This record gives sequence, C-alpha cells and structure tokens, in this order.
Amino acid sequence: MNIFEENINKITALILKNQKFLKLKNLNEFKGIVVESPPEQFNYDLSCNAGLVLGKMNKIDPKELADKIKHLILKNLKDFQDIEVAGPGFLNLKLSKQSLISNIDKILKNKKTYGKKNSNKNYNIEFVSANPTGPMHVGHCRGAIYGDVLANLLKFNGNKVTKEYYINDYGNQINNFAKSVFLRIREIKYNEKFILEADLYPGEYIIEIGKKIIDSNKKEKFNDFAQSLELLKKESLKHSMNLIKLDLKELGIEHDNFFSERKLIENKLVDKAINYLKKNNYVQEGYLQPPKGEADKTWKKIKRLIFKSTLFGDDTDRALQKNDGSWTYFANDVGYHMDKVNRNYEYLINVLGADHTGYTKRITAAVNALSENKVKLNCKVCQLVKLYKNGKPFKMSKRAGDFISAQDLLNEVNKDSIRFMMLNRSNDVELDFDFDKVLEKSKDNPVFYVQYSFARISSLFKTLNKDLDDQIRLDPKTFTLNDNEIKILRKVFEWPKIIETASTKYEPHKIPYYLYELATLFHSYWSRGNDDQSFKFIKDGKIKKIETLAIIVLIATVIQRGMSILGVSLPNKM
RNA sequence: GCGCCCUUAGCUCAGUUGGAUAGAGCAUCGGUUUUCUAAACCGAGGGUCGUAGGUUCGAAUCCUUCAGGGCGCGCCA
Repeated sequence: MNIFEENINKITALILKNQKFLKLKNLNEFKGIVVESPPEQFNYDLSCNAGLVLGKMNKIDPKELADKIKHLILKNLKDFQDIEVAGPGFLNLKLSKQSLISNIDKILKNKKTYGKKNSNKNYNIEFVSANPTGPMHVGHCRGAIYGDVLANLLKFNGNKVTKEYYINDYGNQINNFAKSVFLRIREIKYNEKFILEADLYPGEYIIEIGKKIIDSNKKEKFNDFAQSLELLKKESLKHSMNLIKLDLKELGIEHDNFFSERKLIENKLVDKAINYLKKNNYVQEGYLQPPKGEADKTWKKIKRLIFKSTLFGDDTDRALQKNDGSWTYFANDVGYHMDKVNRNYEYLINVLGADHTGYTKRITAAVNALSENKVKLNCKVCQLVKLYKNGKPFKMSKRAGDFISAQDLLNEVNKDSIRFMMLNRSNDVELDFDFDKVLEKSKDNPVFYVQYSFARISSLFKTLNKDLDDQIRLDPKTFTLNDNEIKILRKVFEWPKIIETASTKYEPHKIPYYLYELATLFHSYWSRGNDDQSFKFIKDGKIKKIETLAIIVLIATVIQRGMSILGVSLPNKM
C-alpha cells in the first residue's frame, strides 16, 4: 500500500469523471500530476498539484481550477476532512479520522510487506568481482555492500535476483600470482630469497597461501615453475577465493553464482559471442588510433578485430584482439555478458569501482549489441572511500603490497556500522569513512542512533509486558493524535515511496537517510515526557493511549523492514 | 585533448525524476535528567544552491558557456 498512489488514483478518477464540469479538454494523460508530502509548515497530510498541471494544459487559472477540484473532492471522497488551496494552486489535503485509522490498520495487518513495491522481474547483479589474487581491500567493501543491499531491496519487492561474482582467473595476472606463490614456497622450503619483481605480488598473505599449499602437497618438490604451474594456479586460486569469501561472509554477503573467466574461455563462449557480433556486422578487421593523453610505448599498429561500439554510443571502437591475436579482457567480458543475456535476465546491473568509469560505455554497448537492445545493462559506479581516523586522513601506504584490507577494517569496526556507513552516501559521491566516528555511541553515529531508537522501543514493550505483534484496536470515537504522532505518521506513510525510488533508481542510500529521520522523530516523541509528565507513555505500568502503541509499532515495523534490507542488526537492548 | 562523477550553511552531505519560505548532522552559543534507556531532547545564529546565460507561471533540479575538484582514458586485467 502506498498512500500517495492510492490517492492520486482516486483524485484523477474523480477529475476524469467530472471533466465537463471542470471544463477540461486535455485529459489524455495525467502525466506530471502527483500526490506527495507538503512542506511541514503547512501541516497537511498530502498535497496535489493537479490544479497547476491541468490549469496549464487547459489554460485555466490554476487557483480557480484547484478550488473547484477541492469542492469536488470534499463532496465525493470521504477520505478527507479538510482541504486548502495554497500557493500558486496546490491542493493541501488532511485525511479524515476514518481514513487515518484504516491506513494504520492496513500497515499493522501487513507488517512484513509494508513498503513493498510489487515487481517480479529477473535481475542479475554482478558485484565485488575483486581479482582473485588476494584478500579484499577496503575499496571493495563499498561496492560489495551497495550490491548486496540493492539485491535485498529488489528481492523485498518480489523480484528474482542472482548475485554474481566474476572471477578473473585467467591470463597473465594469474600466472604472476602463481609465480609469486612459487617464489614464496621456494623461500620457505629452500631458503631462497624472495626478490620482488614488477608484476609480482608482495603481500604477506602470499606466504600464508604458500604454507598451505606446501602442507597439502607434501610430495611436491616445487623445483620447476613450469611443471608446477597448473597445480599452483589451481591451489592459489582456491585459497585466495577462500580469503575473499571469508571477507564477504564477515560483511554479511553471500553470492549465488561465481562465474569463472577460465571456464568461459574453455567453453568457447567468447568465440560464440564474437561470431554473433560478426554475423550482425558489429565487428570489423581494422586499425585503431593510438590512445590520446600519455604516449604509450607498447602501442602497435596492427590489423585486428574491433568491436564497433560507437554504433551503440561509445566514444571509440574497441579492440577485441591483442597483438598476439588472443582475446582482450574486454572480448572475454563480451563473452561473459553474452552468457548473461542467454540466461534470460531482464535487467543486468554491474557494480563497479571508480577506477572502472571508463569501462562502462563499452560494456553497455556490448550488451545492447548482444541483445538487440532488449536487455538493459546498468553500470553503477561507486566512488572512492576516503579513510579517516580522528578526523585526519588515514593514508594508505604506498609501500608495495601494503594496503588496508577489509579484514583491517573488520578488526576495528563491526559489520553493522560498516554496512550502514558505506550506504550513508549516494554512490556517486566520495565517501568519508571515519574509523572513530562509527565506533561512537552517540547521535553523531547514525547506525547507533537508529539502533538505539529500536532498543528504546523494545524496552518500552518489555515494561508493558507486551509484544510488537500484539493486536491493536483503534476506536474511531476516541481516536486522537498529538503533534508528534501526526508527524511520525506522515513519515511512516512515506516509507513505500522511499522503497520505490531507492529500487527504481538503484539508490539504496535513501534508506539510511530516511531511517535516521524517523529515529529523530521517535527520540523527540519519547523525550517529550522528560519535559512534561503528561507526555509520558506509561502510567501505573499501562499504556495511556492506544494510539501511542500503534504509532510506536509503526515506527518499529519500518525500522525493522529498513534495517533488514540494509542487513544491519537491531539489538533489543543496548 | 576526451569521457564519467562532483560543486548546496564554517565542515560533511540530503534535496522525493520542474513546485510553495532550500533541509539534516557536525561545529558554535544557550537550556533540559529524583527517567517509559539523558547513549537522549529543546532552542538560537548560519545560504547569491560554483559562474554566466537560456527554457517558463515557477529552476538547486532541464539545456548551453566557463571555472574548480575527483576518477579514468592500452592492443593491462
């Protein structure tokens, strides 16, 4: 249920029915007419711009038209007790008691699904996809949480969602990774000094992986790299993926599907995809221009296969073959996305780090080419995370291999705080993450603040010896709400709209913001009893007003739904 | 040189896909507790929405110009 949608439907139906009386001719579309929350100072439940929009289309004075609509509504719809025409022609509407009660009842009867925007599409979200050459670092966490919460959100609405991880387990980087492990094994087993070369991985974890491989391959001598290569690749990959999966698990993230680049090649999916593009004349043999900007010494003018991605909005066509004729990373990714298209997803989402901004156009172009524009790929880029400690930038050391890992973060900060804070910004802007702030138990820390409101509610119900799921019956004869309660109720009514925009625009950050605002209203409501005893909720162990209970259950319900989408826990006691 | 993102209060940011007097938090100043959890609340000050134009009844929001910041720009992955 969505109070704005319901009422826009009622109002537009009424206008349609009375269009002659209103002298309206242009009624073919009601586009642009909305019902939303009016600014707080007006003290109304809903506002509607029908007078403005229709007045403009039909060349009627908006105020005059709004006034007619006002009387029409008051006469025909019982949902409203008071309507004013305000400003340039807005209708501000106040819900009747009956309507308030029935709206509250509807939510109380459908707590688990309150806010759900029904949808049953098939989504694939690819996220994290960190290189399988070591554990996750802090930078990966933001995209990881963004993708996971997006998945939760879309699932909450009823969609089918596959959470996918693309493992880049093919090509040079894996050989270099295996070589690094090999050299570390030589170091451990034969005391040979590990000399760091370019392209090798220096991290401490390589030593750990080496030790594990030695333990599980006691007979292996590791004398010849070429001979051990296949074994080393397989084993090293297994261990590094385990590290990554462990990190993900601690962040509360579990993927449904891990898609291997190596298998993609082995199954000839790239060739199939390229053949498809060839058939449709989207590729050609040719030469590309040298890259602009910094000169590239390795650039060679060689005839090669090129994807005509400019046909689909890219800035330049893209190479599918390297100098030696083998497929580029991009070509492999084309094969991968062909497979996604063939798996019949309706929507594809790729969550990428800021360093992949330049990549989005070509892969989006590829999906358009592969699906004849039927499947929509949406690349969402998460901007950088800047770490702070005590308000000062926490610099990542430039020493090779020394990076701040997801584990480092998890050692200091709990999962709940990381998840909430990483989403407390739009993915489009850089995010400051302060190690100390997220640990604070105060209003400065939004995670805490929201959790605390729920703890207070739990405590209240404990005092009352009641359960959040107990039935609440509101009596129309005595029903009354004070200022705080009305404000809260209006906020609660906005919840479905938050879900809708968060899920259609892929903007989960709206949820933490909203929850913070709701928590603020709750704390304010609660604290009023400190100033004035008459605003205390309880007297002699019993609730004074049944409406209070209803309002508080509504708050708790929305906070529960919101936090469960965010994947953040809600302690009963703090 | 090109692409993407950003520019809103001293600081960090929201701003419901064109609406009403632009909102939070932090910081600053002042107030509230023998408690249903003060780990909280209440109040005050603080703005030329980067610049210059355009579109219209109406722009922080849409279009164009310019300036500033970030990321990226290989036939690496």
